[in-house]
Amino acid sequence: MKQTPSDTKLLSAKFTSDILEVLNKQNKPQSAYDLLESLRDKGAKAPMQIYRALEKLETAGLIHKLPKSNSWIACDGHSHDAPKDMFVILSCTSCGSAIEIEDTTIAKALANISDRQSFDMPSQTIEVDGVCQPCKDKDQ
Amino acid sequence: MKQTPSDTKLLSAKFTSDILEVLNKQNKPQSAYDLLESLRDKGAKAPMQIYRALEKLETAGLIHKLPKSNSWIACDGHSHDAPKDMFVILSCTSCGSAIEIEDTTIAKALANISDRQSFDMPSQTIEVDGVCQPCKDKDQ
DNA sequence: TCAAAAATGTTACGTTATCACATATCATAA
DNA sequence: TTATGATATGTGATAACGTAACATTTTTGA
Repeated sequence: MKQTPSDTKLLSAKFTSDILEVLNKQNKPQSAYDLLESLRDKGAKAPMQIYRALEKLETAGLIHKLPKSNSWIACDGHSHDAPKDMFVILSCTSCGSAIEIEDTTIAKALANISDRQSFDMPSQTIEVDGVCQPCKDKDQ
Repeated sequence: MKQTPSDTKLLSAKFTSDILEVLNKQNKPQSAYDLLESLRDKGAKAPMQIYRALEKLETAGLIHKLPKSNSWIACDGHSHDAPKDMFVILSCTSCGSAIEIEDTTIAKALANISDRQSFDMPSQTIEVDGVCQPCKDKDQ
């Protein structure tokens, strides 16, 4: 995902690049309040400051919100056009890690339902819970 | 979905049958706090009372929680074995209605991902936002 | 019958999210 | 230079969702 002039402008907006940095450093999704704590020493004081920055990053397609766990991950930059796809996130209930996966079958299945039910379905993030391989290995 | 002896016991538990009645009467998902308000005149006073009853109903497969909108619907009683399937809920962002649909392709696509990613995926509810046919007609 | 277990009542608090309004910053026009 | 408007940011209050912890009541089963 290459950096465009508008990304440059975005990243000069307050706290946006700090948030990206934290999300990239952590391998776990961060809640808005997690981020608020992380950014205290950069001057963040209120939730609203974080939510505004998150909204900008989301609109730019640089992060995704996990709708079920109310937290955020950096978009790993693979092959989607920012706001046009269905994203599937596998969220491990054991270690808290989350990965964004590429999968067209889900998108197709959803499109199919959309047609059959005459239900307009915009691009969105689907969060699915489960247990990741490393955690399964650990628990044995 | 026929009533078993354990359902009978369940439904004698505090507030469970009241909640089912409200959910069946409303065509919209109800939040725990919506239900609390509806059940004030039956003696409900605190969120905990509602959440306990909801948990029992969910375990029994009589209701589903919509994970994104933090609300609940009565299970319409179609052909699934209570806690074994993936449920897909289409949630209309315009009128607030929600429908539970039968669809095996989503379950298959998810099972496929589960295999490829070695990610154990328990049965769960997938909530998808969109706009329903009646609302589309209305907005024209 | 009586002790243990389960269910229920109740208070308090934690977490997530947004509203509403104040203030600051910056570009452009008068 | 000053005024004006647009946009970004700061900040307090509060709404909405959820649960921990403990008290009390009811049910269960030896």
